[in-house]
Amino acid sequence: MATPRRKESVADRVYEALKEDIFEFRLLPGDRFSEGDIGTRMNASRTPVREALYRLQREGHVEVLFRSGWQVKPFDFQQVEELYDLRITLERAAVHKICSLAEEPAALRTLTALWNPDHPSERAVGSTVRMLDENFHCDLVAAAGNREMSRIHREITDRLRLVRRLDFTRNERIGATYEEHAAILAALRSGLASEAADRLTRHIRASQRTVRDITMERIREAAAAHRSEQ
Amino acid sequence: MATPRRKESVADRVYEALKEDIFEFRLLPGDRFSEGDIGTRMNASRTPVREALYRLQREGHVEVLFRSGWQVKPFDFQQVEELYDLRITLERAAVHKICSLAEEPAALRTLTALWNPDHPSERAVGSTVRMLDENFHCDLVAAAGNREMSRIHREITDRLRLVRRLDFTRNERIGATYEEHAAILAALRSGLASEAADRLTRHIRASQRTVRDITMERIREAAAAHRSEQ
DNA sequence: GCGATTCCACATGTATACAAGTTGATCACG
DNA sequence: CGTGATCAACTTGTATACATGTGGAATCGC
Repeated sequence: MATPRRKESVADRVYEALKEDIFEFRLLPGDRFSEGDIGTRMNASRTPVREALYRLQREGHVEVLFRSGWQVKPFDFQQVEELYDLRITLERAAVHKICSLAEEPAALRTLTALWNPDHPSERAVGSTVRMLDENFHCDLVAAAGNREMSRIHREITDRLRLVRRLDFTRNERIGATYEEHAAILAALRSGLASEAADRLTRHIRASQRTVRDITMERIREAAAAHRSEQ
Repeated sequence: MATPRRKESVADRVYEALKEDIFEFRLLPGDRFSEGDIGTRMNASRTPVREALYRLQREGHVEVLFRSGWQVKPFDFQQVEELYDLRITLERAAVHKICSLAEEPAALRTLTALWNPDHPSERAVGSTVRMLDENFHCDLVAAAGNREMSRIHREITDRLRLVRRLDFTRNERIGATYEEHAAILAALRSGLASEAADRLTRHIRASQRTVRDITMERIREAAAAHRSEQ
């Protein structure tokens, strides 16, 4: 068979389910819960639940309070900024690496086709463009050929997913994403490493700014709501 | 009290012990073992042993074979090369970041004093210089102020420790390390980001080459020994 | 009424019991 | 002797029982 992988374990199932709960905001930052709760909810014993939680902990999504339950990691503003910076560092390095390769990676052709639709009507919308954007950046790094770099970048992508989705709630950012991706690819395929890297940096910074603005707005709203409650 | 941390758990103890076993070559790459063995050896039940093993797995030191035991991750030549590349990427970025800071991080002064001993006789030897070298690079990245970058870099340092120690078995590399570190710091404190980055790159590449040569040699020796056994 | 204290339900950390799959030795047979 | 089937010992994966510490509600003292 083409899929020789064995049946997924309970721990895997719980891990995926919890991760989705966090990404879909069914579990909010700061929410607290216990291993027993999760086990009951997902029909599993504590052992695989614990394994899943420890994985999520190492990935930075949850944290354990000694003998006092778990909680979804509260939003850390500075950490997000740092992750964005790190992402830029890695993607810039990937771009330079790609330009120094003997021959152009096949992935670049595929990406170019995807981000240069014949008609604007073929552009994806809303939630799918978020996924496509993620893949664009991951594929770019993967094309550089360093699996470890790709792994770390993927980890960062996971941790930024919660906030990056905010970027695509602004319609003007969707159009901009198409144009910016196309321009980056064009520069890249022309061997203009520095230009591609700079365009990429500006692209990510724009997304970062948008996300930051929206987050600030949300925090102000939350604070106002909090005041009016009292 | 100054140390509010609770007593270390069994899982932590096992984790540290296993990590040391691997770094001290008491467990060799490719060695296989079971959770039960470790538990007996370390007077612990399988539960904390498993937790420790999963941590080591995520860090890339061991891997699990489905219902068939664990093994110390076999040496992957390409992976080491990729980790070195990634390390260079991160440290170069750190150097540029440091030079763009408003004021010089205090750590640079400390490092400069350490790597410019008044007399060559004050130079550290053998095993301690390995640790000092590790700290030099980690401190450099930390000085850039991005905690996430620092975390990832530390992870890479852990995974390269096994091979990096080979670097300092060659005496000429110890002297070179002192000179290269001093030169990097001098450029850095003069604000010459590009020169510091290039010197740093050459420094790491030199170490990488040495390690590669020694490893190749060892592999040849092992292969010869293997042939003569048969 | 109110603050300090006690105590118990519940949290995680650890040990152990059981389920399910892998592997390699053994034994039957050509 | 070689080869394939069988099976038992051993492995991890999962469930559960027990140990130990936390935190908040109930209670006691005033």
